[in-house]
Amino acid sequence: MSENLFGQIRIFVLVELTSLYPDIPTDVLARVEVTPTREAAHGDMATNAALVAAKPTGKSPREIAAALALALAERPEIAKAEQAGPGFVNITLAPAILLAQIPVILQAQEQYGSSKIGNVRRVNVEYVSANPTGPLHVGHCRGAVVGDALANLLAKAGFDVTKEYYINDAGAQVIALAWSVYWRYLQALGTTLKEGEFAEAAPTGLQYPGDYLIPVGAALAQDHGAALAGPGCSIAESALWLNVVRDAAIAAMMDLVREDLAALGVYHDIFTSEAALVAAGGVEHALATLSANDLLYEGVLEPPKGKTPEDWEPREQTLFKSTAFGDDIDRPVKKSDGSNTYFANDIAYHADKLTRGFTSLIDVWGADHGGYVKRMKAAVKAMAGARDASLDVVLCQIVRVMKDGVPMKMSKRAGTFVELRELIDAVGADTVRFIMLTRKSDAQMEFDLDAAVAQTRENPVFYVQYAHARCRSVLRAAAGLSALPEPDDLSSLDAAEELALIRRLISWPRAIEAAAEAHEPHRIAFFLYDLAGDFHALWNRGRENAALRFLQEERPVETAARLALVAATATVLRSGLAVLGVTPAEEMRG
RNA sequence: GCACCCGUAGCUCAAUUGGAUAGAGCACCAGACUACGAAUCUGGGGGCUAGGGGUUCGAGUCCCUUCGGGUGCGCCA
Repeated sequence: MSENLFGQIRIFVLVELTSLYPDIPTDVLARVEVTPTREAAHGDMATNAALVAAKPTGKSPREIAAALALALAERPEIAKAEQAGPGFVNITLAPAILLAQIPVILQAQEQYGSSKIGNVRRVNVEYVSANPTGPLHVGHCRGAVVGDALANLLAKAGFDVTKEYYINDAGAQVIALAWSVYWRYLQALGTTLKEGEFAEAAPTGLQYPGDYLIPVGAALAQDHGAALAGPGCSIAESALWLNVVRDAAIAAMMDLVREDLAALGVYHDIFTSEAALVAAGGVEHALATLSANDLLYEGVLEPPKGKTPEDWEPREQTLFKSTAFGDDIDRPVKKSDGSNTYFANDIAYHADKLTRGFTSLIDVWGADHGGYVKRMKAAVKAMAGARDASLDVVLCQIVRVMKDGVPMKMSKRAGTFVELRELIDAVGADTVRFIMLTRKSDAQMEFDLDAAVAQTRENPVFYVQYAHARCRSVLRAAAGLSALPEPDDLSSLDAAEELALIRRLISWPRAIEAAAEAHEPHRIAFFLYDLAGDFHALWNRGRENAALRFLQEERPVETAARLALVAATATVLRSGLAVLGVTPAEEMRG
């Protein structure tokens, strides 16, 4: 039997269906599904085959379902098949088929659930990509976790995944950063300038006043002495120092970012520099490609209706014909002074990813960039040309951190923002990661600090960790029993709770595939929560009745079977936690 | 004005990509404990899925529309 039982049974369904009705078109057959049932009373699996086949065959769904059920029931792997509802066929597997999956899981270990649907297709997942102007703050956290888990998920589904970080080190913000670092440098030298005077004199002002730049300025003073300063520690011509200070600042900030990501367990395969891309002529190359395809023109944009900026005046700019690829208006690639827009750089960057051989691009962005999705997709289509390549953007809505029932204020001004590091230190990386994945990414969420540290069921991390710890506890205790037989005979596993747990376990490969196709890693968190619930329910049988506990010294065959189920549960829990990047707990003690 | 996201139990959120009687947790009510086999469990109440129309065997899910919330809309990245 295949590792994925649903796929196997689906083949049976298709064979019997086409045998009964040979003329069903293949596009209809493609819509035939075999899915887990919501209720145990509906058996192990259900198929919609009769419903989708009704129209092409001209028969009623119930009639087809009845015939299909009859045919399927002949299969030795299927214990029962019956027509139900409007035309479903509910399938109950032969117990041996269900139980046979337990050794499959134990053999595969954490590889269980790994899929080949990705077909080694090269996927690039770009996430975080925060401006290198300071430590990560909580606003970056969700994207970091979602992107990382999504990349893990796709890898498990058989894609060839690269995790990428785009360093925005070419724009005005890093110039402002350089000026802010320069202030710390002058301070380290003992300048008599007041902060207000410096902010007045700097063309960018003092945009990043946080303390975290002090050591960067000090290091520059250490390395360069007063060579970057004017007479008497005054502000020197920027030509003298700006590049040096900017490069040092970016390097220092990226070190900070990497430390923060490491604390969260996030590791990128590659960091790509915007500045390097620009310096290599990537933008000119990309624009030339667009121009060669007649996708650029000089034009004047209309002001947004109902909200015309006060200083609006019509200006001619170079525009990309993104409307040819589904965008609402054409988008500028050059500012009116002729310099490139950020969008132009981003086009070049995505083209670069395509050039590097990725056919599937995924960007994880904050929701405030939602208005940017259409144009970027349009640009990727345009740059891909005849190549089969696509971009999907996963938007992450904002997270409100709640404390004592009220949202915590977060402000980047004056360096008072809540840093990611503080959140990790407060609740732990595992908890941050898991909770960030308990919501669909495009829905706003509240991160309840009180619930996150709670050791109760309302904390989903705890609940799942506890299930794994309980599994491990039983397996440890089993080591103290006298020798048990090999778990060859699993037929004693027939309680409703045991079968429910097994059903959940065998749906793990399917859960991986569905979540990967939808680019929705949060589904894995919910799967694990449900799986933990199934296991806790089984565990609870033993509280009322000691004969139902896992370890029964006098009944070694049953005990061995139960232990196999416990070990399989622990395996799938670990397999899922690995996708989320959460550590499985061996025990829950302090 | 336009685009995108969202609207599900009192609260925070799910719903196997269009499937069967819309589910969990918290809170509330009624029960069970000297703690890693009670950091938990059992039972109960609670819903016109924001409103209206449409598509079809079938809609929380897809289309249209109204209302309400969020994010954006040339020289920030």
